[in-house]
Amino acid sequence: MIMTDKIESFVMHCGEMGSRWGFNRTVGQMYGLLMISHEALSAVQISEALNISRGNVSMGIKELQSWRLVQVQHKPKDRKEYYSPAGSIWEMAIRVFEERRKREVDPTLSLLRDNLLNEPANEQEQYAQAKMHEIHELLETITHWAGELQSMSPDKLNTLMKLGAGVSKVIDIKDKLLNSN
Amino acid sequence: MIMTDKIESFVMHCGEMGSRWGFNRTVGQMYGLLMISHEALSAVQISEALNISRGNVSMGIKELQSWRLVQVQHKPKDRKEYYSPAGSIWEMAIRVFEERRKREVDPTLSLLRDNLLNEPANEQEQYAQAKMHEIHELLETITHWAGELQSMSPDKLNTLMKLGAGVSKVIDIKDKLLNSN
DNA sequence: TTAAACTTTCAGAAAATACTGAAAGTTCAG
DNA sequence: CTGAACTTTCAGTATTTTCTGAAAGTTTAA
Repeated sequence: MIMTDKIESFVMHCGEMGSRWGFNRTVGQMYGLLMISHEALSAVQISEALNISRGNVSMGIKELQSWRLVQVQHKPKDRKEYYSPAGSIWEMAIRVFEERRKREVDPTLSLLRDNLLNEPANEQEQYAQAKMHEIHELLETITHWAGELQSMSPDKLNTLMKLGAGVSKVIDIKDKLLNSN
Repeated sequence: MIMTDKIESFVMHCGEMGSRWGFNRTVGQMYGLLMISHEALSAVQISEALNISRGNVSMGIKELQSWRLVQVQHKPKDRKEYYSPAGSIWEMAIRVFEERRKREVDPTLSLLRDNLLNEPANEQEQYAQAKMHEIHELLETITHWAGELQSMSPDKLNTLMKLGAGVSKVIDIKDKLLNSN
């Protein structure tokens, strides 16, 4: 695994962005490397390409697996595990999105739900709960919507995204049709 | 600023989630506190409520300002600055979304654009560039779409989100209307 | 001006996070 | 079984990030 400059720049960039994307530097690098590698890579190949310890690769793979972003393969006559990205670029994006929702939104929704069960005890809590209610509602709407989008076929989703703000007009038309009946 | 249990649990939760949302623990706590406070709070009030140093509050406010999430107010006969959340819950969500895009996606788009300018030098780079191209296309589409959604009125957006997977049908109808002409 | 009442900055300390490498665990061919 | 070829784990260390508090900067009332 010798990396050309262009490939290295991409991999290192993924490393720098890693923590912003929800994992750490080396996990980011590992993911970047796997994405642009034609062949599946063994743990040792990864550790050599990125100059990190074998143990670190093992932990990184585990992390990427928890995000459902890597696949394990085996080659005949070879006991090593070979790793490659799981699914198309599109699927990977959806997975990152979904996993982040699980980690970033779901816990908050659950806390808010619990908190909203109790009656506010005073004016201060009254206001706080009203706000929490607003936040809860927003997160629920977005979560629900995200779920529905994910359930659409990539094809339909693409049409929708390409349509962009045009949806707005389409919805207007629908409203008119409905109202005229 | 004495916090009741419920309020404290919310604020502490925001702290724990802070780093997942793109800032750090105390910034998360500060933001949580501001969101559910009826009154704008001074830096000292914040530092006392959260048990953090005055200097830390100053840095945290700066950070929140870079996200366009807080507003500064002044009270008559008082030289202190008072802080409160900027805009509605809805607007805040949009801002977080937008700022994260700037920090998490834009730099990658720009790196990919640069990288794609050069011709691949060998088979390995050929494959890598093809993948980078796919990633670039996806990120562009999503970025563009996000921009269009943001430009819609909250009202329209809400309709769209509530419509959920139903959009799919509406688009089908549009297609039929167009094709029948 | 001056000085009181603020806010910001930043060097050093503390805390959190990530990494290494050796040891322990697992798997399987012979 | 056994041991070679792997993978995983984790205690200790290195690195990064965050926090403190004192000093410097800013603003304004008098």
